[in-house]
Amino acid sequence: MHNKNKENTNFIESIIKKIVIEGKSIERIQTRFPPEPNGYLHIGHAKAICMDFGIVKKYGGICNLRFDDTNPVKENIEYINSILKDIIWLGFNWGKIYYTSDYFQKLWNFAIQLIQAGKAYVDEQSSKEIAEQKGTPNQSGINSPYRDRPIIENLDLFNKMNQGEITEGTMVLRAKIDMSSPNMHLRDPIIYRIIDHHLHHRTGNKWKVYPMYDFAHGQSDYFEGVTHSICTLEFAVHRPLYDWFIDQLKIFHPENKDYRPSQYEFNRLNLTYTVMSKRKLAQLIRDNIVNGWDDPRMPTLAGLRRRGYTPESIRNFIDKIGYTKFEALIDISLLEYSIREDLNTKAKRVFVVIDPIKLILINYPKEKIEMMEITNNPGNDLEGTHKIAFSRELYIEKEDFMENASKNFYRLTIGKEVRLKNAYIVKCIGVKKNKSGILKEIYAEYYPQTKSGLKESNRKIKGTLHWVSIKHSIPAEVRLYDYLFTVKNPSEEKNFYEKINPNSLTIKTTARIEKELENASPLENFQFQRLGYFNVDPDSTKNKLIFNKTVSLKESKKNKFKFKQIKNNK
RNA sequence: UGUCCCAUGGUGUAAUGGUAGCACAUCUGAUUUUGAUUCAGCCAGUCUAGGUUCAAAUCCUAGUGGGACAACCA
Repeated sequence: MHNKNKENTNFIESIIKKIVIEGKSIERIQTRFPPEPNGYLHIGHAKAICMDFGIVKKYGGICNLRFDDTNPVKENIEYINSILKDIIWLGFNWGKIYYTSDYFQKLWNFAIQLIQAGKAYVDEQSSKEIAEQKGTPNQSGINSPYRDRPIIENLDLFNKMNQGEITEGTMVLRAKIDMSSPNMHLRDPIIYRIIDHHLHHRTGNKWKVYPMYDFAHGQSDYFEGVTHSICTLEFAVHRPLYDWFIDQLKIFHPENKDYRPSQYEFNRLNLTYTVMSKRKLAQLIRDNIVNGWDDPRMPTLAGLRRRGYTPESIRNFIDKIGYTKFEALIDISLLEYSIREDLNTKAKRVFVVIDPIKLILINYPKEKIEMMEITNNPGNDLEGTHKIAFSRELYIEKEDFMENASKNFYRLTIGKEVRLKNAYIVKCIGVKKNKSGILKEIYAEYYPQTKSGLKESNRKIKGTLHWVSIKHSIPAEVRLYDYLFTVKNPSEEKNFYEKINPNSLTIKTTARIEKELENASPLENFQFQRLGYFNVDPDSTKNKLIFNKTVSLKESKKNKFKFKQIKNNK
């Protein structure tokens, strides 16, 4: 409490710590990360990954990866590959890779045992009838007319279900538990359903029946020897069922007397201005709101990677938000802080003008070229410098000039001096406009003795601008991103589609970049000075360079003033 | 007409009966050849009411508020 370096310990870690430190009953820790391969991993999964893998990294043990592939209708190999890639990218290693489908035979056998023990039965009612009999949370259910079907008949029907003799949707296997339980999940849950005419990505057409989540998850944990089955809060209500199946399993496996997996639940990640459910994300893709799972606006790991987020920044972010049982909504600014914090130390500083306007230095020799030196990272001299060409005709940002500026405007305006970063101090002496009054060129004088490095350059100048030489700069496309939604919590909207931000993507084809960027490699991070952090899009080619804006530089309130002014100008 | 879970500054998260701390955000100042960074600082909190105790954010009871559960999804 008084130690500044003390790290925060979440409640799940406390449980583990107790085991490790006190040497309690189990000395072995085994966790698992169990994604369903029905979509790409998002930053909410990163939270689970950091928990599952992180806990064994820290306290010793094994974390395996298990693909929870019990529903061939939604799952495929593309998703499996993306999941493998994203976990590695995040910086974690699994012990073994398992598939729930590896246990289909074992689960089948277990189901048979349950039937034989009179604890499971085949129900041939419609899903609607079954739902009606289930009652409501406030009202207890009633027994199915098939509940007391003879064991022999159950065995026979269950076999037929798996042999393609029964039409999909007409029969299910249910566990016989308690139709009046206050916990809905204990009201004779369906444990097997028929899925026909869908090839499973691993078992093909071998099975016609597939176990439901509740009948697969805990059992898989048990088969693998998982000790701590950590998941999100919405599964807390499943825990009694999880334990019930483990109890049954232990009856048939008396040899594992001292072993029992336990489920622990933490709060899932909610982020402002986005949605986190795979279903909703898939919907955005389907309706072309975004361009796929790796669209830089998506909260997926693939999207964040393409946007320019680093694995370190995501891990640090997860570290900051913690794990509790409180349904929290995390402000996206914390994520943005995390990537700025990381990139500030890593990203090379370069000059890029996104919205160019010509700046002509009328007293600078026409053919003269000077190579100016730019510090790659002002926070770290070891990263050195690079050179950029300077000449008479330059581009600066349109935003950096204003004809009628208030005194809060530090940048260029007629009659005022400004510093061209790493070059000269210049004074604006006039502009040229076309017939419609649109600004075409800005004219300035430079002071030769104010070149960076010279004594005279130490003069205090309030404004400093970035620039590129027209002749020496290269055109590029820059993609600017905004939040996907216009409200903080789109998930709580009746129709979250109404809150989609129509301006979440702005493509700028006018950008001019310094030559240093010509050979940048895909995903490489940069700071475009005064603009923000950007990275190279994977689609970028030598002939068409494309950059993504990761995040702006921090905007103080003073800085925000400039945006107001610009809006008013339009 | 239920069962379970949760409640600490604006946001998130620590404090495991003994000094309510940290981060982000906001704001103020200093530094600055990025209106960035860095540095210094300000603002601001235990849902309510009882109870137990020398001592309660922490334990108990009730209330209030929020969430989860009624897929042949996971």
